[in-house]
Amino acid sequence: MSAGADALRAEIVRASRALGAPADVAPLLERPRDPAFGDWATNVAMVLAKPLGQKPRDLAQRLIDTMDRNVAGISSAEIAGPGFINFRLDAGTVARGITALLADGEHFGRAATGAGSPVVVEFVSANPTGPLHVGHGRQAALGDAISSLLEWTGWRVSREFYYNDSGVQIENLALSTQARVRELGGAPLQIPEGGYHGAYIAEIAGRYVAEHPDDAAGNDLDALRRFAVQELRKEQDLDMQAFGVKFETYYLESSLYTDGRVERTVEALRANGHTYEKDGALFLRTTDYGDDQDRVMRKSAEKGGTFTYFVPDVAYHVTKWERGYTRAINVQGADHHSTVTRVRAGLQALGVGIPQGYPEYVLHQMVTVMRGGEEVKISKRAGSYVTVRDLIDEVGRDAVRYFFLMRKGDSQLSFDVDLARSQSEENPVYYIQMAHARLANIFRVGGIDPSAIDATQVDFGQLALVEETELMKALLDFPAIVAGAAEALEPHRVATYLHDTAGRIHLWYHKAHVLNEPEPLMNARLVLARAAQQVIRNGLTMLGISAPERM
RNA sequence: GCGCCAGUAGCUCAGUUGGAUAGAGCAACAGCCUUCUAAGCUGUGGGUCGGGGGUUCGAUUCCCUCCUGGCGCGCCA
Repeated sequence: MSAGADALRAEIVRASRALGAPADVAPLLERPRDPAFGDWATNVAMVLAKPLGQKPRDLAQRLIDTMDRNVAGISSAEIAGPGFINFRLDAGTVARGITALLADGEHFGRAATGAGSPVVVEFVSANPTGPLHVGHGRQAALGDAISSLLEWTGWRVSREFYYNDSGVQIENLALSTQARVRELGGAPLQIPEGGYHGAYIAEIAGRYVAEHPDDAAGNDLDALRRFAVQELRKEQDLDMQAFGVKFETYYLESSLYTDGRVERTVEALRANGHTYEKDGALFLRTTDYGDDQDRVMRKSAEKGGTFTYFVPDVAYHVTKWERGYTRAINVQGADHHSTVTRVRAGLQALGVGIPQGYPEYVLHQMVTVMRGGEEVKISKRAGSYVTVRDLIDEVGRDAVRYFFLMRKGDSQLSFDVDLARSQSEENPVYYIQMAHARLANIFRVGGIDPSAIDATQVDFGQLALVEETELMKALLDFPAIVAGAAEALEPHRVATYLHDTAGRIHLWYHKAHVLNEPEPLMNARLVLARAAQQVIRNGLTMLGISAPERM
């Protein structure tokens, strides 16, 4: 699909095999850095030189002689350097590609690779103990974009938010709220060890008292817990709404206890003989599955006798499998990477047919926040952090999303709040949106209905500028970029591509006038403008960023 | 000490799974608005791809080793 590469590759394979190459030959086709080398290049002659016992350049020549140029859709093939073969695409191949692009419209870039298979993407999954901070923001942007990429490539995606709404931290939340309620009643503030100090707790306490006049003393810890969790979930939902992220499903950790899944999981692991008791605690032999030490599942009586967090986590992942998700992807901060081995080990030990690499993990490195030239120490307990909402209010949803997506997840990210705000007008996302708006403006000024543009009636030979041929080829790369990004679960590839393509659009826009040109030229350029606009819009939409018609 | 991630231009980062002369943005400097948006465009300068070995036609990319930074290594979550 991408600029005729598939047909070309198939023809290279055919020619290679005709010359004696093994059946599994998979020639690498790539875009040369320097466009002067042509549109596509392959190293297949160098790869096959040794197995076939021939000199690379001789082999390259024989390959070229064997290939059918019409079938491959190329106008020329040249040997270069140690044995590269550089191909130049037939102009008709590009024209057909752009015509197909317009016909596909908002579907251009989609693929059926996933064949409608179900996949659950879990992300954010915050404890309901405070507002969502920048780290969650990165995770939300990543998780949503990955989900979107999978949808574009044919998967049936469910975005899922797992609430860790039980355990010690929730108890601390209840106690912290209680302390604030009692403070309102005139008692001295005594936030417990491990409690939460943020001002939002005081606000929740205020609302609690207003809605529970009968418990102004804050004696009903159970009611306090439920109220605080409910309030914080509401807040987190609003944060995600402001960010434009929608989850299909929410899963409560507490439900795993109430419906007995945690108990059943432990019993199953026991029955399978993967556990043992030591010092009064129940251990899982995770070392059988690559862990460096066995892990406690149930604490000893002195420590409370409760389950450690990873037990419900295993039970939770069993439900993903049982709910029919043959593929599961978890987007998490790298500080949780030790859970990967543990959860997978638990699932393997259950022996219920869950594959070894289940679930897949996308770990992103930490976000540090710079403000006033200094790093803001993020601590929910101390109440100092920068929330997702702060960022959105300061620099806008689109810019925040792009900022989080423009770089690889596995490099650390320093979010300078002051810089993001002061540079909001120079943020790369505006550069991309501007390209889209400029193209839209051409249609607006010309009084042209872009959806009525017909590529089948234009003379593509009119598009002779280097900027035009390069732009067309870049546009046709889009499906391959999407496919690669989806397979690698790396949305930043789309972000990088969009920025690069926006640059080509600005360049072309500056060089080539569209309206009021002779009709054949104007019509051809309108097609190109429409095609470029479509690709930018599809890419931005995929990343959850708006594509404005004017700015 | 062990494990995971990273180290590329002054700064923030890409680099198509091993290719040809390593690229963008910002910052710096010099230019371009009577024509569809100057949130744009053109040009200039800027590099020991952390160091050292190895693998091969060819390494920023793969392997080994060392250095630096982040994260993790709990009967916390």
